[in-house]
Order: sequence, then structure tokens, then C-alpha cells
Amino acid sequence: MVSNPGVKGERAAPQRARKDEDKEARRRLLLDEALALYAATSYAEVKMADVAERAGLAKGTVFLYFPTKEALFLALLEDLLFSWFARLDARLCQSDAPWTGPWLARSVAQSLEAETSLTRLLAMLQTVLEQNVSVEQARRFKERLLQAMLHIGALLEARLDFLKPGEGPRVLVHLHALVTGLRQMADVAPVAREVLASPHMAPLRIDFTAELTAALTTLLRGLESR
Amino acid sequence: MVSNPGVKGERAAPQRARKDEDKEARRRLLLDEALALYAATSYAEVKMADVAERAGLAKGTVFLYFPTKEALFLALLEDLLFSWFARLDARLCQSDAPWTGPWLARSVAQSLEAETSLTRLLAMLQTVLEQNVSVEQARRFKERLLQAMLHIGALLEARLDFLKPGEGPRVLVHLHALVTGLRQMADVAPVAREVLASPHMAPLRIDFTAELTAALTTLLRGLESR
Amino acid sequence: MVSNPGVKGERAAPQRARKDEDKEARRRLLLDEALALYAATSYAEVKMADVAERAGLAKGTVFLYFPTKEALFLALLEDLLFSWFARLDARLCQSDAPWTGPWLARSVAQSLEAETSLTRLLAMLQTVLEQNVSVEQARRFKERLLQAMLHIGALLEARLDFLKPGEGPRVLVHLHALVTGLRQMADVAPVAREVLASPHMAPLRIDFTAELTAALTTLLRGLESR
Amino acid sequence: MVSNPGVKGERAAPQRARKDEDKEARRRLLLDEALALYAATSYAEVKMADVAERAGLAKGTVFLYFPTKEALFLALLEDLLFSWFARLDARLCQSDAPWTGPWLARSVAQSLEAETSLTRLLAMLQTVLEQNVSVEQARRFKERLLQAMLHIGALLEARLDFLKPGEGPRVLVHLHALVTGLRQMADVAPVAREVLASPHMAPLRIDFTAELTAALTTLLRGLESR
DNA sequence: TATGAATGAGTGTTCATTCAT
DNA sequence: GATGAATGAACACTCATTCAT
Repeated sequence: MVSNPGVKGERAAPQRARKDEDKEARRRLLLDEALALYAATSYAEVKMADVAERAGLAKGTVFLYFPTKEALFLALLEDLLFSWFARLDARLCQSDAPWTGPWLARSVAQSLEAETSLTRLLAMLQTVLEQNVSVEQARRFKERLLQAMLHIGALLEARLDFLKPGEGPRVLVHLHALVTGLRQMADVAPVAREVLASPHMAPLRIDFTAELTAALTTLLRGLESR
Repeated sequence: MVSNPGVKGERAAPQRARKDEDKEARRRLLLDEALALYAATSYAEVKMADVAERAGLAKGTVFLYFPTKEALFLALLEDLLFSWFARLDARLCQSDAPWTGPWLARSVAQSLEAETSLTRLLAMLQTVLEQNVSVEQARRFKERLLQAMLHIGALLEARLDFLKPGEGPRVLVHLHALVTGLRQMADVAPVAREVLASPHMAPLRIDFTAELTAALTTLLRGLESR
Repeated sequence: MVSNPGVKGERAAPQRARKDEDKEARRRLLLDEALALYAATSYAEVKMADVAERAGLAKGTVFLYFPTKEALFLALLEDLLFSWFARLDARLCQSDAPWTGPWLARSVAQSLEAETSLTRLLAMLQTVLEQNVSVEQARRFKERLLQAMLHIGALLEARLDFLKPGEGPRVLVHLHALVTGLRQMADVAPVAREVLASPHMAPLRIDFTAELTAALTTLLRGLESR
Repeated sequence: MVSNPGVKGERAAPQRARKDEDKEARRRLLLDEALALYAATSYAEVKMADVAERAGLAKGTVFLYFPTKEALFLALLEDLLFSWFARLDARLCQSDAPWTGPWLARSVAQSLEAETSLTRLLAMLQTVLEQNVSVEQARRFKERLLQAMLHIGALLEARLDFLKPGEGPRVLVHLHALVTGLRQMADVAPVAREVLASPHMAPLRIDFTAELTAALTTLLRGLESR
């Protein structure tokens, strides 16, 4: 853990990030630590002080990189979301065969299976994250989101011939809604878990991936069948 | 402190709710005031003290009726949700004609149009409300939810002949997800509103009712077209 | 638990205490339940509501018998203290043989061994109990205490020939101090218990009865040796 | 908020305690203010907010120095107790003449005469202070207490030739008990004060120093006379 | 850039006690 | 006498954020 031999501090990070690459590295470090904490607990339970400590930095330093807690987590969401978009893009474009709805639905749902943090954060986007963030950051996020949606939307329209112009992005909007909605339904509180354990409660137990696949498949079939 | 009824008292309710009906009335009063505050602001901004004050009661009195803030709001959600279920049920059953997917989608979406508080609360169900609530209350809620889902689900299966056995409740699960997801997407933070005002941001501006109608219609068509 | 067959209530107590003996019985019942709760927990943890419930009475009823929580517990202390005085008196007077200091010390300490509640309450007498009590109750308590002290004090002076006039009560004052002081030292908080578990901490671990016996024996020998 | 030193600031301490000595000074300041409030009222009446205000600090700042109210007061007790121990030690060692019981008793009792806060806090040690304190703080306190007891105990054994090995600390335990017990008996509640004003109540009126001297003298004589 | 001491707004909940019935 | 609904004062502690150094 000690990377500065001879120095008293136990800090892993460099003392001062002068170069842009150092700053970027430190930024990533903070995001990584925030993610680790968030994945293990919840937004409310993640303290800025803990993020700082885990990153080997002082509390105040975090605020040099992210002006608010919401800004930090919006940046984290941005990272996760657009990296997922990129991976989805790559995954989809690998396939030369013509796309089918069920295949697409499965692909999307599977690509989200391990992205619990992403989908959890997505569900807090408007309610929490965008509540205490600069217009600039919000704009940047929305612009990138728009761009990605238009890009993937165009891709969908190109490869799913039953999609009419403009329907690609719309599918993504509905996907977004399904993802955040199902994520919340699937993340059950301890009390509820106990209640849902009864066999007859089965209809209320939500399997995120299964339901997302099913709903998305049906949705696409609905578009195809017109 | 008000001993001269009619002089300063603004409440019709008796000073002390001794009979069960009085207690029920007071309970409703508290729920109503909580709803009014919530509709105007947000969960976090509603203070138990304000609810009490608006109801003309002392702070401690609220806790005679609801053991925690979460319990109060879960009870509120319960009220709104099951009264909506009942209204939807009535609305649907009025129609003698055979149901169609688009008609159903429109009916459901329209019936939810004015239910902003309901859908906002629904989105907090697992994340917030069920976090600090007795197992009993949670169980009661889930049981009623299950019952309603099975009931409406059966209705769907009976009137939409393309639905296979067991698909009624599943449609409702997907509806639930869409509702909470779209609600969150539609409730835009002030900063975001500013950003979304740009014309080119149109694809990111969500009209709750329109999108819910569209998505649900498509979903049902997808089921019909098999 | 139901002693009034046919009545809906589960109350063990009579509906109304009209006769003085009924009232006295109810009073004792309340004291007994308060004692049971106190012995198992602590003063702060005993709720008036719990006392009422255990006694099968309504919350408000307790206050018909004891105007304040402190009054209830002072009454309880009174009961325990003077019943102990009586028992001590009896025990001491049984012995025909001339008294000795060590024998007396042992007798007293042993008679207090099982009286944890009494000694715990005694330690709260001035700090807590007498803080919220009527002058009448306080006077009554002090008068009885004085009387008992004078009585037992006189007994001591009569049977321990080394005691000079007026020293009997004084011995009792010192006894009182030792009892409350040692009781507090012996009642160790959980954190402290952990700390005191270390072998080298032995000198700080207090055995109430042993220390009381030792101190009292020494004290009496000190008086005898003049 | 005070940025013009000398204008409104009543404090000599720097705005920010950066050096260890500044921090220690601030810590002492808080302890002093807490002591002032406690001496004038009671533990329950001292509010952390008041301590902060008197120290010219924000509420939260107090918790940077003491994690809980109990921790603050245990630290205060620690200060008072060990400073008293030191003063007692000095006082006792000044005397070259061989010690006698009566002299020692008088010395101890007199040295405690002005230490009302110390003895009052001592009586709350196990009941209150150690209830909400870290194991570390508790251990530290007990270790110091043990050390002091062994030290003073050894001193006693060395200078009072009638003490057998191991009896020094035990005398201190009995002293501790007498001190806390007598302190509680001497601190009379307002109601009780009224009652005790009657001439015939004289035997119940406790003079802390007088009784402590008497009891301790007798106790030591008891040890001497074997 | 980095630090970390200081800030201070923010609140749900308990429970002894009262009093209308 | 009994009830139990209503009262309302009371309060330590957290943590995102700032800013002097």
C-alpha cells in the first residue's frame, strides 16, 4: 500500500497531480473507489469521506475533482453507461447475420446482467443525481446520451427492417424505462425479501434478466407485427 | 388548547378520536395532508412535523397513527394504488365490447395520467418505503398487491383472448416496470429541464402518457401476434 | 389470563377499585410490575406504559396511583427499603448472643446480597427520585427513614457496647454510603466488563458482598478499638 | 463568520486548530466549558450545543473532539480525577513525618472538598459514562485508574505500617465507594432540602467532608487495630 | 494542488403526563 | 375510577461542503 517509500504518509496516490494524465488517473481512482463502495451498499451509505480515504486522499481533495457528491456519481454513471453502450455496440456489430428481435433482446438483457451498479444509478438519474449538478455537466451528459441514443437507434433501424424511421430511439426510451423499472422491482428490501419468500408470492418475485428479455422480446415483436 | 369549538378550531374532527370511525377519519386526514405536501414537493422535503401541523395535530400524534414516516407513505401508496386498481377495474368492466390492446393501453395510460403521486411513490416502494416498515405492513401490502395483480391479470386473460394462462400477471409486471421507469424519466430536475429545452433534445423529452400508451400498445400487440 | 369470563378485556385486575383494599392491591400490583421490569433492565428503560400494560391497566390509570414516574419508584424504594429494615431487624434480634462487629457486618452484607434492586434504587434516591416528587412524599420517606435509622441505630448502640451515644445512626449513614457506592462500582457497563476481563484488572473488579463485609467489619473494628 | 480578529472574536484560539498544541488547547476549552455548565446544573441539563456555543464553536465541531456526550464527560472525569490524584500525591509526599490515619483521612477529605464535580461525575461512571463510550477509551481510563490505585496504594502501604500487602488498593476501593456514596447523600434535591430543614432531621443532613473524614478515619483505625 | 478542521442545517422519534369522555 | 388519545418538549449526531493554510 505504501508506494512512496520513506514518506510518512501511507498514500498510494502521488502527492500532487500536476500533469493532466495524473489528474485523470486520480479522477478514475476516485470513481473506482466510489463504485466499489456503492456496489457494496447504497448511495446514501457511501460517504464522500470514505471515498477519499479509500483513494488515499484527503476529504477536501475529492471536491477538487467533483464539485458535489451528485456530480461524482453522475460522472460514474456516465462512465458506466457509455462504456456499456460501447460494449453493446461492439457486441451487436460483431454479428453479420441479420438481427432478430429475440436475439437482440437476449443480447441486451445479458449485457446488462452484470451491470447492477449501472442500472441502479440509472434509476436515480433524474430523482437524485441531476438535482445537484451544474448545468454544464447535465448538458454534457444529456448530449452524450442523445448522441448514443441516436447512434444505437440508427443502428437498430438499419438492422431491424421492421423499424420505421424514428422508432430506433423510441425503442431505447422504452428499454430505458423497463430497465430502471425492473431494476427497482428486483432490488428488494430485507423486510420484503422475507415476505416474498412464501411460495404463493412467486408472481411478485422479479428476475431482472428474465423479465427484461421477455418484455423486450415482446416489445420488438409488437413492432415487427404491424 | 382550543376549547371553544367554532371559535378558533378549523377542524370538524373531534378533539379526541374515540370511536373507530373518528380514528379512521383522522388517519385519512393525515394521509391527505401528507399527500398534499408530497404532491407539491418531494418525499425528503415532507416533514412529519408539517404533516402534523397541517392536520391541526401535535407532532407526536402522527406517530400514534403511523409508527414511521415510511409507514405513513406506504399507507398512502396503498390507498392510492388500490383505489386506482378499483377505478381501473370499474372502467375496464364498463366496456361490453371485446377488448383490444390499443384500447386497453389507452385506458390504462389515461387512468394513470393524473396519478403522478401514485406513480412517484411506486418508484420509491422498494428503495425507500419498504426499508423502514414492519414485516406486517409489508406483508399486508404485498398480499393485497398480489391479489390485485391476480385479479386484474385474470381479467386480462379473460378479455384478451390472445393471452395465454399466466400471462395476465406478467403483463402487469411489465406495466409496473414501464410506469415507474417512465415516471422517473418524465420527472425532470430543474437543471435538466433547462438542458432539455433545446429543440434537438426532443428525443429525450418524455411524455409519460404518450410513451406509456405506445409501449403498452406495442407490448400487447407483441403478445397478440404470436 | 382472563379472569373476567365473558368480558372482552383481558384484564386481570378488577374493573374498578372501589374499596380501599382493592386500591391498595392495585397499588401493590403496579409496584410489583415496576420492580419486575426494573430488575430486568434499568430505570430509563422502564416505561410507564409498560408498567400499566403488565398490570392490565390503562396508561392513565397508573397516574391515579402515582403522580409521577419518580413517585412510583420512590414508593417502590420505600417498600423495599423498609421491608429490608424489618427483615434485618428481625434477623438481628433473633440472636441472643452479644453482637460482634464481624458478625454484624456479615449479617448486613448478606441480607443485602439479594437486594440488588433496593441498592440500585438507593443510589438514585437524591439524584433522580427526589427530583420530581411531592414534598409530602419526600417528607414521609425521610421521616420513615429517620425513624428506622434511629431505631436500628439505637439497637446498635444497645448491642454493640463500644458504640457511644449517637454513633448508631452515624454507622448507618456510613453504611448507606458504602452500599450505594459499592453497588455502583459493582454494576459494570458492558464495555467496562470487557475491559475488566483482563487478569491484571482484578483489583478493579468489585464483589459487592465481599467488599461490603470487609469495609463494614473494618469500620466497626475502628469504632471498637478506641 | 468572524473574520476580523479582535473585532468580535472573544477567543484567543486560532480559527483552525492545525497544530497539535492548538488542538489540545481546543480540547481543553471544550472540557472547561462542559465543566462550567455541569458544575452549575446537571449532566442531563448540559446540552452539547451549549458546550459548543460557549466555546465559540459550531455544534458539529464538538464531535470532532469527542465522539459522544459520554466520551466528553468521561474525558472530563479523567482530567479531574487524575489531576486530583496528582495533587493528592504531591500533598501526601510533602509530609516527612510518619503518616497517621486521622491525618490521612483529613488530608484526603479536604482535598476532595472543592471537587464536587469530580465526585459527582465519579458517581455516574458506570451508570452513565461508560454506557456509550468506545472500548478504547474505557480501557484507557481503567488502565490509568488501575495504575493510580496501585501507585497510591503502594504509597499507603509504605507509609502506613499497619497496612498489609495488598491492602493499599483495597482501602482506595472503599474510599471510592464512600466518596460516591456520600456525594450522592450530600447532594440533596430541592424538595428534600426543604424537608431536611426541620431540626429533628439533623441526622439525615450529610456534611460530605465531615462524614468522609469520620468514616475514613474509623476505617483506617480499624485496619491499624488488628 | 492538497489538506483536514470547521461548519451547521437538518429531524424523526420517545414518553411522561394531561384530560375529555 | 378508568380510559387511552393527545400532547409537545427535548436532542444527540451526521455529513456534504467550505476555506484558511
